[in-house]
Amino acid sequence: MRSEIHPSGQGDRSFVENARRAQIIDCAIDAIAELGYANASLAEIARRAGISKGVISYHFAGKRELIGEIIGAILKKATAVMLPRMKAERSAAGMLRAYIETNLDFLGANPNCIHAIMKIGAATRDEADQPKTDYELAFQPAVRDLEKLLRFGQQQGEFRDFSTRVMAATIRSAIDGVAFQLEANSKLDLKAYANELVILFDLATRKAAK
Amino acid sequence: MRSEIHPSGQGDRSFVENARRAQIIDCAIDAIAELGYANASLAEIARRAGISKGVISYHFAGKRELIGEIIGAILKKATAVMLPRMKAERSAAGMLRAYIETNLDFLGANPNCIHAIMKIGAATRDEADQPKTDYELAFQPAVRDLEKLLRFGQQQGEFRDFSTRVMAATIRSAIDGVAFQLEANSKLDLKAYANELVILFDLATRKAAK
DNA sequence: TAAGAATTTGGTCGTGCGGTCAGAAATTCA
DNA sequence: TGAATTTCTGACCGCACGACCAAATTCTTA
Repeated sequence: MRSEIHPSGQGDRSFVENARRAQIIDCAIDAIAELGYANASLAEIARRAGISKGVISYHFAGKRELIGEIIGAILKKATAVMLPRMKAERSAAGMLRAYIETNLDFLGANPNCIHAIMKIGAATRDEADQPKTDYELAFQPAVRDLEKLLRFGQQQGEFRDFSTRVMAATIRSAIDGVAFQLEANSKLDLKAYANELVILFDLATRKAAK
Repeated sequence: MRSEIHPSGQGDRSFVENARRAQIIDCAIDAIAELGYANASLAEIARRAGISKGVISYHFAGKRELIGEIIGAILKKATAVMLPRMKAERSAAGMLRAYIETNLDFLGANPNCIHAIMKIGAATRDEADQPKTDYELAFQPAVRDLEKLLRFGQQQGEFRDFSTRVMAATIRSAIDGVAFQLEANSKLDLKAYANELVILFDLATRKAAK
């Protein structure tokens, strides 16, 4: 057991260890999505996995590491969906559209992941705030990339002159807001919602016609 | 002690009771803002107020009721700031601008209230979700009002044809996002941020020039 | 001022948490 | 096969929480 040495890389883990870690992560996601972060105790996660509580402590240094791995797993999954479709676009406006659409696609396709990550974000954001949480650390790069995309559009002359910081934050908030609404109403029409957002932010970003 | 009968109204409470409740609510806001919801125990709140733990149980039916009262108090405060300035506007676009500006003004002027309500929202959103939380119940009317404002603008012919639902949700998310950023960086220039948002949503809502 | 009501105290209670551990079981490998 | 290693079990620890309560104290009011 040396998970403290490899907090994130899968390094030289045994087959059993990898399988167990994956299983525990999956069960943890479901437990958090259904019961909330506070109620998803190690005991509950172990119960769902059909294993003893100690196994989790054996494979993970603590609850923090488990949560960190969950975030990493979900982020990896989302990136895999989004990147290809964004790279296929040529214009900045097209990339922004792809960003919004693939994001909402992912929300619709992975409800449990979204529920889980929303609850994790909520719970960790609540704590005494001093240090950056894993959650923020994981998501800040995503916002940076979005800002880079916006700056690119401005340089290309496609976008008007706005604060890329504010625009990026607003777009991210809008998408996170969709995830939030999805928790209350799972019947939300994401295709239509995505269209509305695409138009909204197209109008907000594009250069006025001369 | 009949706080269960008057869960929210101030009814026929004694002078002492009102004073104590207000004091406890204030201390609770500070405690939650500084330590997070989870760490703001009744013991900690009592310590800050310089009273015994039991006093809180005496004046409030439980932690839930205390939290509910906190939300109500903050919401009341925010409404008092926003309503007058919105009513002073005639056009829908002007009202939207006032909505955004007064909202951000309030964020800047009441950091502790904002911290507290963010943490409460995070913590209660995290729980097993079945019933609507006080937090959601309190905020939904606010979004409704915003939607009403947007519909008004469409009827006036000021605004283009968009889903008021999506637009209202996006505006709210954008503002909530500011509160979130404010936690990480209290030096944020809110005046400039408000200007950016006003322009952004003006472009997003207004009817294209013919 | 004296009786009664309102308020406060300080302590206890049960609960559930994350984490630990000795030893059992399973697996690996020589 | 048999020893060494990895993996797992189930009981257990200390801790902090919200809730609760009987007794002490302060305020009201007749």
